[in-house]
Amino acid sequence: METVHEKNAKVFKAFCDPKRLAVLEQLRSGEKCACVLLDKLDIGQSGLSYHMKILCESGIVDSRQQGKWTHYRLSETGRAYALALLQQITAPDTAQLSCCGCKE
Amino acid sequence: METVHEKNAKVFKAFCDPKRLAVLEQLRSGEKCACVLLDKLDIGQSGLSYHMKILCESGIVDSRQQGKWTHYRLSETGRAYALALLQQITAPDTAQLSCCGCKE
DNA sequence: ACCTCACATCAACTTATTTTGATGTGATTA
DNA sequence: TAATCACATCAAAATAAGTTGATGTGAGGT
Repeated sequence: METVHEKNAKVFKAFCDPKRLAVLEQLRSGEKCACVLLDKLDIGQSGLSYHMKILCESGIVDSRQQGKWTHYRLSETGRAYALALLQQITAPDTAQLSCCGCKE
Repeated sequence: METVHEKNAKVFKAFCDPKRLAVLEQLRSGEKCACVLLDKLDIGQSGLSYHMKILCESGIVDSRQQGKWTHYRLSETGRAYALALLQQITAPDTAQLSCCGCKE
């Protein structure tokens, strides 16, 4: 069983690694194929594959096969989901405001 | 030297761990002292201290000493910063849209 | 001054993540 | 169909993150 916290933590794992942030930066300017991402990244081919899998599974990146090439792009849906989630988990919930509970 | 990607990755590390998300959930309803956080968390005292340090250093949580107790609360500034950062790193940058670059 | 409480820090350990090189697979080309 | 290209997968190794228990520290209380 996976708790909701474990599930949510996975969404943010996508943004927790500098290599993955470098990939996202490249994708901001449009769809890229793996070979293009690769030669700007100081990383091996299997390393890129590893990180792209994490980005795709987190939903923030979509992929598309075209013959031998795989093209990656930012997912607008994934973006919206991550932003909404971050807003939610950091939002003060004034409806249930309680005092500290400390024995002082 | 720390790259901007390494710096940004640290911000999201705060949200990458289920225990830390559980802490944030508690803080949504208002300021809490460590002892209160502790007994809802299936974690040891030193473990909580470890996670609170990460949350504070990432800027998403502020702490306040009051006598022997330390009180923690969500930081509105930290929240705004993390949200703005997430928006920025996932925003399509149409100004510099380029074609894929693949040799197809 | 001494004791206790709340929390921080440390070191040893466990577990998870990342990197690397080798090998596998499916699409395309010769 | 054999060779090659683009990428995925695997296993081993390196590194990082998290847990645990012991010890340190500083604020209060006695």
